[in-house]
Amino acid sequence: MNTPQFTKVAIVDDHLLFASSLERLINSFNGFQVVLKAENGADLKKKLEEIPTPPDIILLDINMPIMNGFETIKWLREYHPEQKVVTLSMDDNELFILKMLKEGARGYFLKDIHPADLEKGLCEVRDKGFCYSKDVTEIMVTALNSNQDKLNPVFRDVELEFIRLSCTEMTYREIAEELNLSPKTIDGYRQDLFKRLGVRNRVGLVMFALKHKIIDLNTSK
Amino acid sequence: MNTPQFTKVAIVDDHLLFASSLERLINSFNGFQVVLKAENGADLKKKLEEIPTPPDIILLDINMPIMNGFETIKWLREYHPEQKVVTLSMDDNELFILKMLKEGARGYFLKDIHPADLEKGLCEVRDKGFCYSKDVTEIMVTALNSNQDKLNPVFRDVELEFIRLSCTEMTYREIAEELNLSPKTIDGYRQDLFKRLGVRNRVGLVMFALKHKIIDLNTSK
DNA sequence: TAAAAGGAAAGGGTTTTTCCTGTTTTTGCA
DNA sequence: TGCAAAAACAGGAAAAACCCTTTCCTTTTA
Repeated sequence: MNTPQFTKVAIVDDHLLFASSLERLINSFNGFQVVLKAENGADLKKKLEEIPTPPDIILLDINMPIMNGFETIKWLREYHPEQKVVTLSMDDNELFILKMLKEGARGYFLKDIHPADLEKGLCEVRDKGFCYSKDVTEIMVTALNSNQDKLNPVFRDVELEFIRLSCTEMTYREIAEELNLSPKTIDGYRQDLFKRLGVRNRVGLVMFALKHKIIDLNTSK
Repeated sequence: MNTPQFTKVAIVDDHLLFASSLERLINSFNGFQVVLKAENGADLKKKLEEIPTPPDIILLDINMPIMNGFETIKWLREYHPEQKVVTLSMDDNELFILKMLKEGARGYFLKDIHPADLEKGLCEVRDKGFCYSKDVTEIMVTALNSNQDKLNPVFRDVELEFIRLSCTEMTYREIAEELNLSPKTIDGYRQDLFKRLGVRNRVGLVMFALKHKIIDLNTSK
């Protein structure tokens, strides 16, 4: 089954239809074979133990239940550092890309990639060990040239709480009460965050929080 | 190529990789063949004119650029009412499901459907003309039993535009200018929508829009 | 054809947000 | 322990958001 000339691929994606379809596509590529399919990181963990011949390349989705892409790649870097992880995501979100690259992803493919480009990309990963598209490379360079802050906005706990509450219908006065702080302190947080994040108003803050997954649409309220 | 015993399928989805993979999967099903692939509604429109033998079943994604699923199915009902449209979406959002069913969708499959179930579903659509899963049927029944309003927050185009712009950092004055309307008219929309949707302020409106997928985090700005 | 319904706009008000420039209090650490 | 940085808090003011009511006009419907 697993003749040595095949590059073994794992697909980690909770969308069964996509995963199954992709499996067929990849199996049709010259020299590639899907040897493992998992629905999330936890599932991958389990299946990696069971499989006799571990995969060479792991195609990893980010948005997954139970154990998402970020957690999964972190775990993989620790326990299976020899495996080349490639992100396969719907989002071309800059922060997502950087986060995965920082964790050691060997490539970041978007799900609307052309099948032929996927094949080329997989070959590159196999041969060179990585494959970064023009866009991804650009984002990396920009990230290196700019100060880290923008790409890595670190928030204090109280700031995160404030942001979270700003995404509700509460007024700032109510938020102040909730956090047992003076409304003026809250105003200070607001002002500071607006400046740091480059937003004009509360809607901008809310959209920032959502885009950077500081808060989650499904769990919030 | 198109032997008459084949049921001809079209795939409309902007995610090339998914569409291509799915094509292979469906072609492997007994009696089905993909005869058309389009990236969005506009693309489908164009390709339907070019194709000699029109498809029997159209698998339609909702989230697409240029001409989304809702617009596309509306156009199809008008100009190609004989074709069976089946929604293939990532979202199990109630409103989406109802909206598509109302437009005459013959089925609503989630993208994480099992390949075998997709095959069964396609057979049902071919033989019975429709295929509604247990979940979808339940949603339909609930919708019929409750008052329409909640399930049917129908928005006019201008309201949708207003909501979309409310999710940006623009002030209402700027939104009014953008829509060539008086700020007072915009204020009227705001007030009306707040009441209809039961929200207190703009953040509430933004969260509503996001939760009900009126706007999309990835495509917005 | 008159009444009803609904969209656009306005007047005039309160509350909240946003912004600027401070002071006081707390905290980390040399 | 002392001092500098930060966090907390404040006054004041303009802008924006929010709210209620009414008018005008067009379209739909009884």
